Amino acid sequence: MNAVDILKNKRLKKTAQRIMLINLLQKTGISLTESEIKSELGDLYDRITFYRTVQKLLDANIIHRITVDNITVKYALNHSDHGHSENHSHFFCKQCHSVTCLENVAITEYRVPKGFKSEECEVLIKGICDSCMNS
Amino acid sequence: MNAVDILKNKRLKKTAQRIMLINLLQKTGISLTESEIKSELGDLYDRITFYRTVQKLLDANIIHRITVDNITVKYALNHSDHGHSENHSHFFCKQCHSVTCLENVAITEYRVPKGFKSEECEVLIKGICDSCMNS
DNA sequence: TCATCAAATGAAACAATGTTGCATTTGTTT
DNA sequence: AAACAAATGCAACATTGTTTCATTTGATGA
Repeated sequence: MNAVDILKNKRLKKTAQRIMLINLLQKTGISLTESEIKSELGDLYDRITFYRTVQKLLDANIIHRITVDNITVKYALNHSDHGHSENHSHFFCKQCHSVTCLENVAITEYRVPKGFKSEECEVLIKGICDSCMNS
Repeated sequence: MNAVDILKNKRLKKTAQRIMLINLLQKTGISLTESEIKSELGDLYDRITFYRTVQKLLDANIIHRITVDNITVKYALNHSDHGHSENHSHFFCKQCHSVTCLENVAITEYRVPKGFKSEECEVLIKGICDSCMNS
């Protein structure tokens, strides 16, 4: 689904920045940091609008945010409307610091201590990614 | 083990801030944010020293850091020298925003895509904690 | 116990990240 | 095309984290 349709589905205004951001995340396929997005968007980038755009798209469940060790904050498109947000699984490469969404890694159902209620689960696997392994 | 012994073990100087921070994390038992630590430490708190203290204790594997959604950064004591750092499991309460270390929840060994090398795994379970459930 | 030295501290100054209020512009709807 | 709500972008601010450097403190050995 293209950016305009995604926004239309969620009844969000189709503004230049939103469309650009969604297109960019679709095109690259991986998760990006603010500065990576900034350099891609060029003139269209405005820091304040960026934060508000991100907030809107997070609220609308169009993208999600991944934070690794408080070092890197990355944004990535959600792949399906439901499902993606409930159970994430990400791979963080310690070498190139890339973050890959692992769509095919099923998340275990964890048993939490008595009295707790589990609703979602995020898994972050750290290691070396395939392109760093082959070089 | 008390704060002084922990520092002695790691051959770190036993300075006031380090001892206070470790004692505080031991006393409260849960993970704390910088501002929570600040208000507990009072006059002893200095922002610059705090960051350096935290960095030292992270490097020495005495504490670890938990980040949730880029909203909250929390610090908590490691329970054992080894083991704790390799496989984390944390519970984030959506209501009171507390983070609890789940010591008894074993982390599944996840199978990563071909070409990737998995080294560590962090699990963050979100939901409602026991004290919020009972109120 | 005191002298010594490296490590830790704290002040200043900066850099990066994120937020709020407000006037202006834009997208949508009729 | 008009009207209105939503989004934008500017200024100004708040928070978070870092670097440099002179001073202080803790550990070590004489």
